[in-house]
Amino acid sequence: MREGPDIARIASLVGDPARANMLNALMGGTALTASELALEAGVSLPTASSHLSKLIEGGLLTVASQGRHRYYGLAGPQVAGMIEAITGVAEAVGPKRVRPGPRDRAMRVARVCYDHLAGEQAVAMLDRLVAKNVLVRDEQQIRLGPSAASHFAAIGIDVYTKPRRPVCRACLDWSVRRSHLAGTLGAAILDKILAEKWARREKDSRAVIFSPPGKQAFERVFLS
Amino acid sequence: MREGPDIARIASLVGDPARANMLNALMGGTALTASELALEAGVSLPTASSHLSKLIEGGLLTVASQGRHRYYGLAGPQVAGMIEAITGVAEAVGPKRVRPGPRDRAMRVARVCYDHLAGEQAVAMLDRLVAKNVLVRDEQQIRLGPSAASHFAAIGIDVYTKPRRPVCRACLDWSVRRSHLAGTLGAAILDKILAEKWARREKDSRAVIFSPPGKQAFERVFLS
DNA sequence: CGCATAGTTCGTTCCTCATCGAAGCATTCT
DNA sequence: AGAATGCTTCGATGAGGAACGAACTATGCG
Repeated sequence: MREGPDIARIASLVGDPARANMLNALMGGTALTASELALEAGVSLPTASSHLSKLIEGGLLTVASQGRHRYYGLAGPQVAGMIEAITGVAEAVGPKRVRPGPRDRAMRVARVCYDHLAGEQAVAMLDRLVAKNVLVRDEQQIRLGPSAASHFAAIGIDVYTKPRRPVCRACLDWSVRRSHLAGTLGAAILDKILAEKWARREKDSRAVIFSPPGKQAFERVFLS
Repeated sequence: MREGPDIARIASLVGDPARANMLNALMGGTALTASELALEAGVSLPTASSHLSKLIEGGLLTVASQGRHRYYGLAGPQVAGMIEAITGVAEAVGPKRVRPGPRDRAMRVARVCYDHLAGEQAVAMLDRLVAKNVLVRDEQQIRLGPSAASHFAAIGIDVYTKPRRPVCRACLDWSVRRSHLAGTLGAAILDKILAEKWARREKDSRAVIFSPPGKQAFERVFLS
């Protein structure tokens, strides 16, 4: 009978299958309408609406009205990180995974995590950036290294533009159980990958699929 | 309607208040018995047992039988990380902390934790005993120091009487987030506090309320 | 305006699951 | 052996909450 932050309240919000599906769908980073989320969750519109108000009320989602549409999105990277953490446990503990299909495989390699890149590629990238001393990490903290500004400027990313959110954050990867790069820098890198058309997003999925030349370019820039 | 790891299943396990309390109690890293967890969660033993089997079944907990005791512990650091992540969101999202009432305040200062003392007083006591080298701790382990036997004999506590249970154990304090002393020694000290009438137990509560002279005596013996 | 689309609110139904008492095992103490 | 402790299982009860249809509000379109 203890005090403290009400973790049961938060967890029970995620603990309903319909709501979990909605949150999962929103991990793609794009805000979705109530109808789209109802479809994703496999429930009727009234039911979805009820769930959505609970998620808003609980602080996990934000909503933006645009005309007669209401766009729902994750409340922030911290929420995304929590979902990733839960996904990791579910994966590890998970019921005897059937053999991973091609989509699972793609997800494992590279996927969107809210607004940045996750998966093996992302983990490898962070490792490399740290090894090159572009980024410096101690424990869960990640900071810009001395050569960070010039390094990223060379590929068209300004690390100082957005002061509000932390530039670097570590985000635990459920498929690899190691950290990848989040924060505004992580988001900027994902933007670049998509803008340069190195990769495309799989429809209705979080998977990010690199084209062969795109993968080469990515490796040249971030893994060399 | 997407596939993937069953995050709702995991989250709903954490989403019950009783189970959340248990998990929280186990975040200290020390395994606890079913009875202790029932007390922590504020439910009856059968209810706790039911919850515990669900947590085991769900892969969040492991259990180790030791004689007629069954020690429950978190299944691993990944699970602990998930709880931390959820706690972080709950903390960020739920700032509606009511101001602590008088009973909460008393609970914070001193309360019963199963069979030993918890709260600020208990944490201070353990700190002091370690500082005086009466007890020796490394990490979560606590052992008797060289002067322990004579020190406790002087106040009428024989540290060698009950061999079955561990003499010293660390127990994480939710109000202070630091360890206090459990085990037979912790129990013996609580017994002494109550026997000497330094303090009384609040009815239907875990709070332990020291009388002014009782508090002085306690401080003289354990905090000097 | 009227009609269509997007979403919320209401009321009802239904089912899961948390809860506890009582009884049943298992282990240890005497 | 018998008693005591620690814990689990069983069965009954009850409350919460997820679900949807129908009705209601709001925005956009012709």
